[in-house]
Amino acid sequence: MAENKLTLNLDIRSGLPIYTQIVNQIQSQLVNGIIKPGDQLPTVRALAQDLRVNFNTVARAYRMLDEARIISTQQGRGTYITEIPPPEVSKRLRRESLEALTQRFINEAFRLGFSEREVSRIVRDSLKLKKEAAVNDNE
Amino acid sequence: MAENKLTLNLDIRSGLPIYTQIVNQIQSQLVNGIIKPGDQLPTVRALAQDLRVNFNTVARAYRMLDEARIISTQQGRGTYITEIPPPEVSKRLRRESLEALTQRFINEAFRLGFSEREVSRIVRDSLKLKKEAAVNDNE
DNA sequence: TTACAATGATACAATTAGTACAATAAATAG
DNA sequence: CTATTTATTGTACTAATTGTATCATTGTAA
Repeated sequence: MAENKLTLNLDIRSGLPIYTQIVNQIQSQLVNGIIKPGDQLPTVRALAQDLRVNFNTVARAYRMLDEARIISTQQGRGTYITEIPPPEVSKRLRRESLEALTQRFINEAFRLGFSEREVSRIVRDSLKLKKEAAVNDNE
Repeated sequence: MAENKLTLNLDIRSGLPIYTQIVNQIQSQLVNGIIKPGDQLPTVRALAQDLRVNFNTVARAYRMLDEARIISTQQGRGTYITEIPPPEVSKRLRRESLEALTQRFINEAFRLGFSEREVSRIVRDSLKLKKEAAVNDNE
């Protein structure tokens, strides 16, 4: 399918900042299936031109959506809708999915010959890195 | 055996640059024995066409692998997996393959909305179960 | 007025693509 | 069999496209 151009409608009188309106409308279109996971969004410049707005305003909206993990922005490449995080899966399903994921991970690691100690250590280190990165994002 | 065509899967949403994904997957396939020392890799142009990517992107990945002494690229001839990986390379490969595996696991878990604490806990529990199972096997 | 939030301008960095080239191998003419 | 040409392969350099970072400007409310 050819890319349907993303259509957003800004409303001056709403009083909401432009970037908020962009965020809201993209979220809304995602929920309504108008745009789908994996879709590429317009570039910040393209959408900005379309909306006659500075591209930094679009970038700001994209950044917020990125922080909310709704989209993935990649410098030099573009921005894409990410998978929808499980909204209302039951706790049991949630837990089972994590267990299954972890089982696959551990089995694979063992298959590659890594020890329980090695796996344990790298998971701890990787999580720590992840946390530090997240902290830096909030500064 | 005839050369099995190298199969790589790019993931737009991973956020990783294409060249990084190529590097990671080739390393991973080497560690997993899917490709072996001495094997010839596809030409930069062939793989690029296969992945629908510019051949310079593949060339960049190959250059990184070459600098890591994992492959040997030879202008006018092609690129080959290094015959005898130096010990420090195989050690590093081993470690990096575990890191990559762990990164994918953690990213996936986070993407599904699990917290650092939840991931940490389930890995610990799962590893404990694994160890106990192993002990039982030896009885 | 002053403070703050929103938006705009500018410069930058990362990734990928385009073009021309050099090295090697393969094909071919003699 | 050797020399020459042609095709194939990786390399180098540059350009284009994308998001990012920083600061300036504007407008509004206290």
